[in-house]
Amino acid sequence: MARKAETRTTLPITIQRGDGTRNRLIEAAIDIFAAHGFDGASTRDLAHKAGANLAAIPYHFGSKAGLYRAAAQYIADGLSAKMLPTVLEVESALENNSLERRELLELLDRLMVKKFAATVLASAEADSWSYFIVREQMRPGEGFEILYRSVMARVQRLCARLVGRLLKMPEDDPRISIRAMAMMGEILIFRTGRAGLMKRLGWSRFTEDRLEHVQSVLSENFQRILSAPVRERP
Amino acid sequence: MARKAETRTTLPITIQRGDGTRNRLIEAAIDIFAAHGFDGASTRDLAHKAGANLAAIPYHFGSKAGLYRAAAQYIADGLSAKMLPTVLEVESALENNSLERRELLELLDRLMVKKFAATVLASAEADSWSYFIVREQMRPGEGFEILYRSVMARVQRLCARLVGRLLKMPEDDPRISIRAMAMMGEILIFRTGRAGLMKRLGWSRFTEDRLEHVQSVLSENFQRILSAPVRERP
DNA sequence: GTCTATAGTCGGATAGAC
DNA sequence: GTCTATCCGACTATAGAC
Repeated sequence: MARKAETRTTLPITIQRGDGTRNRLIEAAIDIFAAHGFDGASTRDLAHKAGANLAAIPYHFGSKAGLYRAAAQYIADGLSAKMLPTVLEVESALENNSLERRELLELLDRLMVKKFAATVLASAEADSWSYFIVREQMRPGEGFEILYRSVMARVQRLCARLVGRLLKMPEDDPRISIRAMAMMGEILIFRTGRAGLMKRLGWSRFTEDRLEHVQSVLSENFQRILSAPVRERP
Repeated sequence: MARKAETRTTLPITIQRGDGTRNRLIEAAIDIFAAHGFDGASTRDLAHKAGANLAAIPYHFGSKAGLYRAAAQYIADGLSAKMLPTVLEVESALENNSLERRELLELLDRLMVKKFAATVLASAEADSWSYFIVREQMRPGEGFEILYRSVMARVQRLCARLVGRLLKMPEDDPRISIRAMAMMGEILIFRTGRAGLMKRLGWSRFTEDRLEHVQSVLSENFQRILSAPVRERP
């Protein structure tokens, strides 16, 4: 609802993360909604974690649901900002229709493993972001549209284009989308199923070198999956 | 809490699905908890959907949380019953240490694609079961322990053993577990990310032949991923 | 074992002073 | 814009009749 310029004088231009009640509320909301879900989060907890007053939620966002939407938009914008440079690079590289297999594989690796996997699995914010997104994927609500349109659809589509080129199949063949989906699954499972993996391997934290471990497996799997055009199974 | 024999006289031996307030409550609970999460489900809705009285929940299960635990146990038992025959088959087949690659691949396909994927993605009950399980994976609570111990750990471990044999790596190498995990991800994404896939492909239902479509892609991917022992990447 | 009625708590939203 | 105080509805659990 209301939206005004910051009144801080020490930082007149750059709007810092966490500045202003509105931003603090959104950031707190992402954490709490991610952890407890929409129904499990109380406005009192949300306000308290943000160091704000309870009444600030209806004031700034109209309602708790409005805050939820704002949080979804905030994540969508943040994810876009992280993914966009690579997405644009790969998109423009794909305009060249005579790329070699090796080059296509490199593009795929750059987009999905080096960028997407790293962003989703390990970036500082991603802990809460991912839970938020996974919840929306599972039970698509208002947030799903926001997130889907702004980033996910684009990454999904780009991944599918790469797969199609590599397997020499028309872009609209459903098998292409299914394959791209399966590859997304290989990445996202390390978020959604992390509890099971850590339990099995006796890990207590998902450290940087463990991410690299996972990334190298993903790279190899993708290379193998896309190693040759599809032949029909016997 | 209370647990007594059924009083119906028409079906004295077999306890039918849905018989008795207690069972109806559990079955309703799985649907509602899956759809709305623990906090989003109200005892009123739970009781109403089960055709039971509100007070039946504390009576039979002590509390709403008790009903939740019972639901987790019910799913664990049901999943076990579905998976166990195949799990035992594969486990006993693996006692033979000189299986050929082709035979190992067949076992993997039988366990993970024909059985696990089909169960998770398409069995009648699985719609609610999966959402329930995914929630627990994401935010491990009391239900996680129940589900993990009774089925998931066993399937995960068995899949890892197959992968280890195929890639000729020691069973306790973390790369084995990571690979097995990635494969699970390829399957589970068609549950957790189904909304995105259906949107992309313009599907409105996940039919039997679409499942087969997915299964054939999974089979092929797994075969490729495990096609040759791992060599270190440059 | 199942019901009604109700206790006791906590939720989101609002009113109105500042 | 931010605060306190408060309303009112919804929630879980219990008491007690049958």
